[in-house]
Amino acid sequence: MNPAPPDPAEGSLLLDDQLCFALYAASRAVIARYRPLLDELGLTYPQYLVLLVLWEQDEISVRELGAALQLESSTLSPLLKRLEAHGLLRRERRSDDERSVAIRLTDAGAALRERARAVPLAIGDAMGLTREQDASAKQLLRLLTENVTTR
Amino acid sequence: MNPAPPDPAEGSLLLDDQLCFALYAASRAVIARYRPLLDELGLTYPQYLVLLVLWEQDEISVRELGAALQLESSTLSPLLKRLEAHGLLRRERRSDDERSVAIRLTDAGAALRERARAVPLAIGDAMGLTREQDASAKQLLRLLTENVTTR
DNA sequence: CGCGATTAGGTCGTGCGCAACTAAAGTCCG
DNA sequence: CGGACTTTAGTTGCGCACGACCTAATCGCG
Repeated sequence: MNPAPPDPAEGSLLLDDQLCFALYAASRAVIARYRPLLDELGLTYPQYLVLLVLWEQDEISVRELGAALQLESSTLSPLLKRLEAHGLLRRERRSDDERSVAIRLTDAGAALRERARAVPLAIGDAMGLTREQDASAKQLLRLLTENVTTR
Repeated sequence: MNPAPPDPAEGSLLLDDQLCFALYAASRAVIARYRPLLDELGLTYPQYLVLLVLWEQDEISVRELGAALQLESSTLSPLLKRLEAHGLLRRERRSDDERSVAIRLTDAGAALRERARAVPLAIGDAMGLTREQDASAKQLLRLLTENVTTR
């Protein structure tokens, strides 16, 4: 027979009982799966996430971008500089509030969207989850994130 | 009414449709939640994972550790050096196979286990998932990891 | 108006995480 | 036996992630 089912309230120190490890391993595995696809676009995974946001909404501040991706400016600033150096976006201080920096896609950055269309399809295929499993996972992960960040 | 439910096979480029982002954000949020707890033990999150393995099985090779945590030696080698510098473990070449390095806990490393007992309890509490949700999340994440790494 | 508090973005230091590469040790086979 | 191949750790370079800290701009309140 199997051992007793692990209780999340029980506080096991076994690696395989830890949801956190399943999460950490899955996240890295998925990102690894993205890597060859994103390599072709010359992007890293966090850079791809930034572009996802910019493809939805051009003209955004670093602060807003950080809020969308849950990343600090100390992470975003160098990342945005690299994307700017690659010619995908521009950064300029806003005239109405000089503290704020407006991020805007260049034509090259906007054009990359078309080449990126195939990426979510390929990933969705590799993930191999049913529509229900996908939705259920997303829901659980959001609940978890919400709980863990607010309490 | 709500828009049509997103289909994982449909290939949306909207950030909030991406399971990968929910995963990435959740993983970082959970690790952030661990941080203050692990700070008290003088550990980072990956170091804590390494100790979880060693508390289960003392005397393990770098290779086996990498297999358990899905990490490369290029990640583990410096990490293990830091843990050794902190006096938590020892590394020594195996006499029967000089390529291999045996990792063994010191007394201090083994003793840390008792102080770590409270960690999973606090995290489980912060995650705030029911036993069923916890199990379901773990199962989905393992399926996802499996699919994404093997195909 | 003036000045302390807040906000936005940035740099710096540290520790992952991984690809590419290296060196050394072990294995396999003619 | 000996050389090709494989395996194991390790180093290096680069790009995150984040905390601590900094500067400049703006806000708020007396």
